[in-house]
Amino acid sequence: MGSTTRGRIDKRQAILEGAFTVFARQGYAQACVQEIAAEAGVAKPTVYNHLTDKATLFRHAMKASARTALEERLAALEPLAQPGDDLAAVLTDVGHALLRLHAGGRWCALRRLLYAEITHFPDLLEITDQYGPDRLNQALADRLARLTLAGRLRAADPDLAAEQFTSLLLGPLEARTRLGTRDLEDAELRELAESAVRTFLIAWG
Amino acid sequence: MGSTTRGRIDKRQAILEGAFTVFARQGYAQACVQEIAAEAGVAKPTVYNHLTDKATLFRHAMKASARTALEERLAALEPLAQPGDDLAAVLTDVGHALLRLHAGGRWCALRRLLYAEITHFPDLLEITDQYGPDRLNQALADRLARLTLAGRLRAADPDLAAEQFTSLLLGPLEARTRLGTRDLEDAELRELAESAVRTFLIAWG
DNA sequence: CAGAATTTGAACTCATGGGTTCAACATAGT
DNA sequence: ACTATGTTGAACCCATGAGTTCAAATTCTG
Repeated sequence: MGSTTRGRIDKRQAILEGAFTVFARQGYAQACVQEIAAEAGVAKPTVYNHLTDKATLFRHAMKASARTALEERLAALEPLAQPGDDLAAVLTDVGHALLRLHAGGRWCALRRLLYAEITHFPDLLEITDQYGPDRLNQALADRLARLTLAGRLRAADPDLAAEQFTSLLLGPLEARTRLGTRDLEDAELRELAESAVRTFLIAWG
Repeated sequence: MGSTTRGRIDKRQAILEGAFTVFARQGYAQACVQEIAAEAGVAKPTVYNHLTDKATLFRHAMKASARTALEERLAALEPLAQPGDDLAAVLTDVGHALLRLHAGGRWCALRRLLYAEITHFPDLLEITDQYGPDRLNQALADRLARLTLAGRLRAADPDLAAEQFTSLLLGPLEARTRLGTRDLEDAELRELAESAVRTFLIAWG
C-alpha cells in the first residue's frame, strides 16, 4: 500500500518485462504464470503479490509496452522538426526508421497481442486510443502542418496527409511480411520508405 | 472415408460455419467445442466425427473463411476490367467496396484471428499466402498493368502501385476503426475512398 | 423395408493451469 | 540487533474444457 522501495520497484518492473516477453512469444491464453515468473526470475506467489491476477498482469504489461512503442516512434519523427534543405531525404530517413520499428519483433508481437485480445480486454481499447496509430498520426500531422506553413509542403489537410504517409509505409510492410511473420532486408525497408515518400511528395509536396 | 452425401456435406459445412462464428466472437482459446456444436446445431461427438480435434476444426474454418473473403474482394475489383470514361469514379467505387468488405464484422474478426494465431498455426501462414493481401494486390496489379497499357494510368511498377492503392485505403481504415473495433459511417468510408483515389491518381494517373 | 451409417444426450476421464497456502528464509528499515 | 516486510519452494484446491464412451435413436441407402 505504501511506497515501494527501489528494489521492490525493480521486481515489479522485472515481472512486467518478463510478462510481456512471454505473452509476446506465446499469446495471452497459452502463457503460464509460472513461466512468466521464471522469465522474471521470481517465484509465482511473488507475481500475485505485485499484480492481482493474470489479466491484471496482462493489462499492465501491454500498457507499459504500448507506451514505450509510441515513445520510440515519436522519437523517430524528431528529425522533421529541423529538416534542412532536403525534405525528401529526411522524410525517407524518418520513414525508414518507422519501418524498422514497426518490423521489430517486439512491436510485431505487441500488434498481434492487441489484435488478439482487444475484444476481450476493454482496457486495450483505451491503450490503443492513448498510444496507438492515431497518436503517431497526430504528432506527424502537427509536423506536416508546420512544414506546410513554412512552404515546404502542400498539406491543407495535415491529418489526412499524416494518415496517408504512415499508411504508405506500413501497409506494404504488413503485406510483404505476411502480418509481421517474416523479416525484410533493411535495403528493402529503405526502398519501401523511398517509394512511400515519392508518392507522398507527388501528392502533398 | 468414402464420398459423403449431400446431407452429410451440409452438416460438415454447418460445423465449419458455426465454428468460424464462435471463433470470431470469442477467439480460438476461449471458444468451446460444445458452443461450436450448439451454433452448428449438432451434438459435440458429431463435431469430432467430422473434424478430428479443435485445432483441425480451426484450420479448416479459417481456410474456408479466408477463401471466401478473398473471393469477395476479387469480385470487388471486377469493375476495373471495363472502367468506362471516368476511371476516378470507378476506382472510387472499387475502393469504397473494398473498404466496406474490410470493415465488415466477419472480415475484421478473420483478421484478428489471423494475427492472434498465426504464430501458433503454421497453416495460417500458408492460408495468408494463398488468400491474403498479396493475392488481392496481385490481381489489382494485373488490372493496373492493363490500364497502363491502355494509356489510362502511368503505373510502370503495377505491383507497387497496387500495394500503395490498397494501403491508402486500408491503413486509414484500420487506424480510424482502432484495429477494427469501431464502425465508420458509410459516408466516411466513401470520403476515405475518394481521398485514397485522389492521392493515387496524382501519383500514378 | 431391412440393414448400414450417422447422430444423439449424457456422462465420463483426464490434463492443465489459475490462484492459494504456509512455514521458513531473505531483505529492508529503525 | 531486532522487527517488519517481502519472497520463497512446494504442495495444494478447484474449475474448466478437450476429447471419449455408449446404448438408443434417427437418417440414409439399396
